[in-house]
Amino acid sequence: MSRSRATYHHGNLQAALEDAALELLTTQPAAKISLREVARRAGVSHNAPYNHFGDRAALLHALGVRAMRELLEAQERAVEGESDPIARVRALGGAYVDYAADHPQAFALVFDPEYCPPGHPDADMAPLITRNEELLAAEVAALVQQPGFTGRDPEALAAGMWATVHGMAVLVMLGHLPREAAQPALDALIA
Amino acid sequence: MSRSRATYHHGNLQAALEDAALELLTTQPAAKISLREVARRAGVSHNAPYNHFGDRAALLHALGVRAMRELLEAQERAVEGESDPIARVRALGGAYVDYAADHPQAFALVFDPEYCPPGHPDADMAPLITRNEELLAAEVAALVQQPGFTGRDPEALAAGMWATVHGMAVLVMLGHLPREAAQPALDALIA
DNA sequence: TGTACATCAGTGAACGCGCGTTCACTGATGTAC
DNA sequence: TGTACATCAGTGAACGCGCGTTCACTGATGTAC
Repeated sequence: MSRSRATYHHGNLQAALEDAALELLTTQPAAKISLREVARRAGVSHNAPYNHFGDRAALLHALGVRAMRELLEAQERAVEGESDPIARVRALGGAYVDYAADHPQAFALVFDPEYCPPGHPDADMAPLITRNEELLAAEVAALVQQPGFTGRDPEALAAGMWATVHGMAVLVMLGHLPREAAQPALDALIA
Repeated sequence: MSRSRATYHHGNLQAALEDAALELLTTQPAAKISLREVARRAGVSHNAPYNHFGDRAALLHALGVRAMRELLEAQERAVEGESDPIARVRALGGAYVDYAADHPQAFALVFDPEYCPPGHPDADMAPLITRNEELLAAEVAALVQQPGFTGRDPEALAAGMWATVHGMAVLVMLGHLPREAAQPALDALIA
């Protein structure tokens, strides 16, 4: 299938547009991404995207869902490799921070209320959020059985862990914290 | 001094512009604030701001510096009221989270690399950052003398504390974490 | 104390820009018979 | 197997928009003499 400008029925323009936008997202924040530039990157006229996305916000929301899925799956993969509860929690946090460090703008998009409003997740986003909450809750439930962690409120601890890891992710992403400093900082905290 | 549109020599237009922008910042993120709207709010023509700020970015940067100063001073005030090292650290974190909850867009501006680039703080911003780092370092230095905290690496612990508190601030600001959940979460973490 | 004049701090008009979106269109595809 | 036709997925032209910024200007202020 040709990618020439005159080609009708691109075949997979929806995915191609998301790919192009994701590539732009490595350079610029979501707010600066224009539909026209995305279309240009995909080699398509500036209003072809309207056949696949209602408007600019819909494209960026779809991108946010995709990023959230990647973030979640990275955490799931990281946890799989470990059996010790403390090691699993460390791996979970490490994957979260790594994702933010490797895909800063994609990570930011997931938490951008303009495109991924919290409190009103749609049918695509909601199950991902639930899965992530359950993943964290399960790991913390195992953690509080460990010596040194017994008796802590699992819910409060889960919130604390999330905040810590999220804070590290944001600070690393913005360049305020060296990436290598994240793991020692987490260890010092839950020593 | 009249505030009518025809008034020359406003008297304190620089401060008035910052005030107007700060008010807009309660409603919208920094990226959406336009120089023209700020000027309108200040009751002045759309290019009067150029007499006081080089361009739009300079105004927003000045706003960021102002917000950083408020954030720092809120922490300093909070710590003053406590003597127990653990209570001081809790107060420090509480003030940080409260500032973000009360002034979400101003808080976000302080960490917006578009207007307040990290790594290259200017002469106004740099001393505030230094003061904040010293404040945190001093409190952590006292904390690691306390039973249960001895032997921890102060630098790593300071980074961990900052990340935790920053994460809470961001999550509360975005509505992902109820404000009341922040303090219990911090307590569960450093129990 | 007046006066000439430089400077400061405003003004409105105008510019070009890229954007999101709408419109009427057309070529390609798939399906019913 | 052909054919008629609905639908799908593109096209280029055009729109209005608010914006940042520049320009030439003018009234108010402060200062040297």
